[in-house]
Amino acid sequence: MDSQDNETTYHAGKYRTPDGAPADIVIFTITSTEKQGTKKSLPHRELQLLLIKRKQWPFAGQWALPGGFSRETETVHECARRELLEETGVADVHLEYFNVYSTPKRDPRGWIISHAFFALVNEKYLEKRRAADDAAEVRLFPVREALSMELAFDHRQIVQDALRRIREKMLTTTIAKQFLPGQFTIGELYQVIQTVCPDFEEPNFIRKITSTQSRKGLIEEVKDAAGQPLMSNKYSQRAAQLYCFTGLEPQLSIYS
Amino acid sequence: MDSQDNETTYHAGKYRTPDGAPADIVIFTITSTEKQGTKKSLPHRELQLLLIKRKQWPFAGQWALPGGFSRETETVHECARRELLEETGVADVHLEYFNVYSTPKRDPRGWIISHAFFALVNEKYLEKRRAADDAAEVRLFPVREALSMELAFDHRQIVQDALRRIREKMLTTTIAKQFLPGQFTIGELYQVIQTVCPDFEEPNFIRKITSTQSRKGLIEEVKDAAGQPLMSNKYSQRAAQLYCFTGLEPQLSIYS
DNA sequence: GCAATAGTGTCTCTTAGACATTATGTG
DNA sequence: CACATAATGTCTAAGAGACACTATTGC
Repeated sequence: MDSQDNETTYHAGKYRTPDGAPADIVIFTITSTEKQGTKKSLPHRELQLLLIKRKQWPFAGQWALPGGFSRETETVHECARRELLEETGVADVHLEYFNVYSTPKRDPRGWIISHAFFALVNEKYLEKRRAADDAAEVRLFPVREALSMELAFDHRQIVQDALRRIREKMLTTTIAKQFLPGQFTIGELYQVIQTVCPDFEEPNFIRKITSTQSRKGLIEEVKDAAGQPLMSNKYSQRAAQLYCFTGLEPQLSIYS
Repeated sequence: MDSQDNETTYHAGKYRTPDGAPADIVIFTITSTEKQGTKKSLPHRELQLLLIKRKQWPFAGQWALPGGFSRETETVHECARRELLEETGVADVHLEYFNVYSTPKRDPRGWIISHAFFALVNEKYLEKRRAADDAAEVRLFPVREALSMELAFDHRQIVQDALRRIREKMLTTTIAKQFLPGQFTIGELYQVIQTVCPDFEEPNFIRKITSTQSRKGLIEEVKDAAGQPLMSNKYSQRAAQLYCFTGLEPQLSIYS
């Protein structure tokens, strides 16, 4: 041990250093399209993700995740937030880090370690952007379609990992609220969960979520100023009770 | 868009690049020490983590997480695996990535983005190493004590985040097995969970884990060659049934 | 026979899960 | 009055949660 080591004897340049630390963002949204027919009905929902067509080498012309290099003056999280704002024009959305990708030679430009985030964006924020699309260089793709495409870099793997992660979080946290309006019907909530997790099925869903003691408090009925239950008949003839999330985040356990 | 961009016109050196991408590892273990007294009893267990005393600038003389810079020829995960082997001499342990730390100026040596892992090491693997300690430059600290110390860099924050993460995973996955022998008693399992999650309490633990249908299959009774239940009286006069994990990883949901 | 852990009996109230049924109101 | 969604009724079997109780055996 050389206790005389200090700032003046430290040589930072001894080793090879990375050529960049970008943030890449898997931006998810759920689109809803009205079903054909005159009767009121729930819309068709689909999980989509936003891709951009690369303009430069490498992978020019191929679809890729939005992202960009982080700077010395910001965290990678701030970088992702900045890129998200540039790509979608939205600031206040759920943005979460989930993994690092550092396989050697994953990027032909050099030693580039990518930090992957996912964002959950309500479709209402993306509507303005849609109109401003510059010749389809930015587009939403249904998740299944995106996974069947040949994406730039290792972005297919990143998308797959992100999808696995949000499927897990959809069932264990309240991220469903990111895809819903502040007030929603049980039917909408159920549909959003199923859109992300196709295997989810719960015949007595409404009872579990509203009257089971262990889950009580997760969502609550919305009432108007007079204390009367607020209803909506947007999707059905019979009006449905509106609910909102309470902010409670349940702790799960396999042992109890 | 300049479609003529290609490898020959790409200039990697235009921007400032990071000065390093290390992996830091929060190595957890649970020590068990025999209680005083002649009667057979469960040991006292304590969650500990391994720290090293820094020899060089910066933070020379202060305790820090083990770790080291990753190389261009390896992933950060491989780097962490390598460092773990160097520090503890063990290879086959649970090692998991959990976060990135990139706050500007977090490291006085420059722009250094750290990748944080946690490792769960059974104390039996650390026993050899303990003897080989070179003048207490490597030591186990009880988690509470480590969190009250002034650690190098932002390592206190990293430890806190790691602790929160393993507490969550202790209750939602079967990582408890990392701290247990292949065959264990219900009492041991219960104690390991409580050592990591002090708030965990489950009066009817044995019944839930062995006879509740929804949890059946998580662990199973160990039987000998003749099909007789294998028991252990290591901790008690009355022999206890030995169990092992089955490999099943339950999927939890707040909606069902 | 005490200490320390292992494990069972028993009781009440709640929940799970399955299915059938009723409610609503517009086209 | 058909349709699509919303919500309730009803039943059985299973589980939660509490607490008292028995079991084992080295010391």
